[in-house]
Amino acid sequence: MTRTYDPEAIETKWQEVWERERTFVVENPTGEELQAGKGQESTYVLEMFPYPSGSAHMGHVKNYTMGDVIARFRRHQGQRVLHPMGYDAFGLNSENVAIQTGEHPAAFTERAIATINRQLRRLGVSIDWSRELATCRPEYYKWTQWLFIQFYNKGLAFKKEAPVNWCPSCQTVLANEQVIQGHCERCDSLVEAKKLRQWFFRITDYAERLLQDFDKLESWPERVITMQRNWIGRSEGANVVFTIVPRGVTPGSSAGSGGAAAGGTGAGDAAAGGTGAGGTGAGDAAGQEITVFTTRPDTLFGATFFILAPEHPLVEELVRGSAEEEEVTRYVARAMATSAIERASIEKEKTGVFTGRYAVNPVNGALIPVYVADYVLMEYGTGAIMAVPGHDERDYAFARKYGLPVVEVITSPREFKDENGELTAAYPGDGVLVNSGPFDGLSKAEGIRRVTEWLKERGKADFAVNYKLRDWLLSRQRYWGCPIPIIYCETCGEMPVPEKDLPVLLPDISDYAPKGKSPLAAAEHFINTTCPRCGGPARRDPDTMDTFVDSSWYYLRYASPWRDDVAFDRAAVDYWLPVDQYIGGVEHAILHLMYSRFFTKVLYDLGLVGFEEPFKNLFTQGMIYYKGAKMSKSKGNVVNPDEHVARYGADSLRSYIMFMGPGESDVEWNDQGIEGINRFLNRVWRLVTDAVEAGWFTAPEGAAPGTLGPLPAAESLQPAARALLVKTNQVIAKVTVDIGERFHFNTALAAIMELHNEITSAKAAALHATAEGRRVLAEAIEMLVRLLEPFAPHMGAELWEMMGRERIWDAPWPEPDPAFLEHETVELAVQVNGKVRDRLVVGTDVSEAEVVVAAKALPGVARHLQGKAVVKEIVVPGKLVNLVVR
RNA sequence: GCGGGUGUGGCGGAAUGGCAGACGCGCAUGAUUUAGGAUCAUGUGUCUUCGACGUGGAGGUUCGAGUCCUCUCACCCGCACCA
Repeated sequence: MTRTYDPEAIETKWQEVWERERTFVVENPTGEELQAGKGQESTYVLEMFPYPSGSAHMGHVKNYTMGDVIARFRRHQGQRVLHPMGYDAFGLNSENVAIQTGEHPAAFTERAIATINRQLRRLGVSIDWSRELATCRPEYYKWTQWLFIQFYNKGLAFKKEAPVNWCPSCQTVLANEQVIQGHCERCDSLVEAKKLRQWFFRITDYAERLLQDFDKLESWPERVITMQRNWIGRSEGANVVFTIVPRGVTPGSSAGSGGAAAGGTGAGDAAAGGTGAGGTGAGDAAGQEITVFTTRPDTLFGATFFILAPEHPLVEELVRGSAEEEEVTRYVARAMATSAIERASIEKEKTGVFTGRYAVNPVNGALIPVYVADYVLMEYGTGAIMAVPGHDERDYAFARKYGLPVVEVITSPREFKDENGELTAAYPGDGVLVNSGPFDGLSKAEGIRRVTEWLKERGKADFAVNYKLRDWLLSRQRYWGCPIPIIYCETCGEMPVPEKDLPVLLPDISDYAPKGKSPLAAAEHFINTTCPRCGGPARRDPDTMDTFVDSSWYYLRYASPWRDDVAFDRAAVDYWLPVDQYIGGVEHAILHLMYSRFFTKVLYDLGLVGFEEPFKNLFTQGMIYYKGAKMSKSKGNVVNPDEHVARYGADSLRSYIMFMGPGESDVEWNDQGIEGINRFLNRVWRLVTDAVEAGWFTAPEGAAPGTLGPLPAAESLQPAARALLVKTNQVIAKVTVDIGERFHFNTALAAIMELHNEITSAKAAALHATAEGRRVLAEAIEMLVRLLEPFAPHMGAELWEMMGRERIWDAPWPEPDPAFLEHETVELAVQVNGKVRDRLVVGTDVSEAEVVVAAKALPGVARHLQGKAVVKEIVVPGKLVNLVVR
């Protein structure tokens, strides 16, 4: 009867069973169930959905296996588990492939989806396939558009002209988050700056909550939180108003002593200079107030010059018609032409140019020269800074280069000064204010507060918080994405597409090659439409959405993907969400995860969901390397999962990937490793099939089929049987914690292997010679199969069936029996001065004093006690004894 | 530069402050087999082996440190002129 282990046969057998029985399809609770309080038992396990670029790779296998182990485990624990799957199916990759081959992106995408779907089923991942979705299908993106309109109506989606990141190769704009060190995150091309009118989501409005709500998360990797925190980049400080004096007024001239400038507008208004004329009629921006953001208002007395970013709108006006105009204009033009990456390179020497103009330092009325320099960024703060060379490294470098004064306004350590007391480097640290008039003697922190308050009373400053986070640029000039549901009417203007007209279908076009603007712009039949309000001629928005919009809400759609009247069923969302366990790669630490958090908060504010964080627990998996590098087609070091499934079976591949190392760490693929796991599964197979053949699983007289009858009482067991039961229960306890709490699947499997080894040894010692021994062996083997099943579900199902049982996937998770968690005796290490000198086997009920006496008598110990005095005795119960001698 | 992380046998990796190296791979020896890239058994950190030394390095705390503290080196990741 014993068959050889044939993974292919048993895996397809059980996959068909699961398919036929719809085993993993989970229903939403009915109203009555919710009434009855069944809402407590749900678990939502979600892995980041794949981008269908061809076929699944090892990273996917790891991701989905990890989720599957958890999902199966939670089901065993009696949870109603939502474990869905879908595809992040819009995007540039498919479009680029399509452009090359001429195949429609939809056709390519659907084929890739079919491939991944087949691979995942072949892996035996317990997905509720009835909830499958793809973001490129109209029934999905209809609701992406609907959500966009909700954002639009709230003023959270808006269009503005701004300098944007343009990828010349992808021929589209990119969000800030998609620019990696000045390069396109997708194709690595150097990103260019372009001024364009684009759609944005007002994520900056949520900066503070995105920071605050880290507190609402249960378990997220600290580094992901840190990365987001850094990305949001919150800084506290002040906005301070500087006033431009008329041309010709210089520190030497008698005119304009600063503080006289007409009452400032609210200093907290961070408007970058404004566009209106300064009001002095001269048209030279005289009297114009420019706000700067600074984290160091305490150093204002050390502000010896002022800098505008080259892109600053006021630059042109400041120099118009002046002697400096030509040079400044040339500098600005060159700065704009320089790539962001080059401008940002730290090695690059600071450059800048004097505008010939002066600004008033509001704390002391000093006139300080205004420069234009490209180390000041238009995107951050107000695009203008006060320069404090004494206490800012960059300003120091600039000041030394251009011979500008450096003033110490915070007492600085000797190492920062030469023998004359001159600063030789900027001192950014703590100290006491000096050279700061009435503020001398204050600490840094106090100085920040007092200087700001003093200026605030005079309308020249206010406390302010600044964020590095930019609004999310979401429009893309590409074809394969979700159309933006906006219509422009010649008479009525810009308006959203009425809900009844959704979705705005992505049209079929013949040429979707990017040409610097959206291919849809050329699709007349799509672009030309009629105004929903006046019926007159109107045009559609030609752009499509960033695919991160699609993926920012898919976890909600899974709750009720069949609904064609709403984006999601509120009751179902309330029941399932937030996601209990989210699993994916750390590469999404900022992009996808921050955008999803933002979406959830907006939906919360719109009253559409009842929670503010979508993912309670996040697990970021490590990558699988091969030959020392990340697998990639270009490096030719790809390990194909299909080959290993074909050769060893899905159970072996799954188990090996889980055994390779802790889930969160990067691990190296090893071809021999999977063979080892495969051998282990073969050993389990033989062990169980032999046991079944030997009749150990035959129900005893009078017991129900598929049962084994009660275990003998703990006290009556022979030592070997008892020892095996103790091991079994210890392993149950360990595996439960390792899967359920620690996500340490590698050590769970190691423990399962230990159990197997112990069973084999017991067998070799003829434990099965007695009926009691056979009963205990059967117990241990049964547990072995059940503990292994989340990793190797097909083998689990098959062996379970052989053992005369049904539906292992429904069986409750075993619980350790407290009567068998401890051995009757323990072996203690006996140390003398911390060195192990002998071992001592004692009963667990022996007192510490008795243990010490016995330990001292051990030959290996007594030798080291000769002629010495024991000064201390330490007993760690169950572990060791340490005798300290002198 | 700033922030975070990681360093343990030939390899992947285990170790609530308590016997370092679980488990697996690899390797060695033996058994079995016509044969095997199968299976089984035994062994496998290093050395000068009744002992000593060993978790990147140097200190420290402790009866006891891979684990905690200080300094340091190497590598990896993120951000990077963010005012």
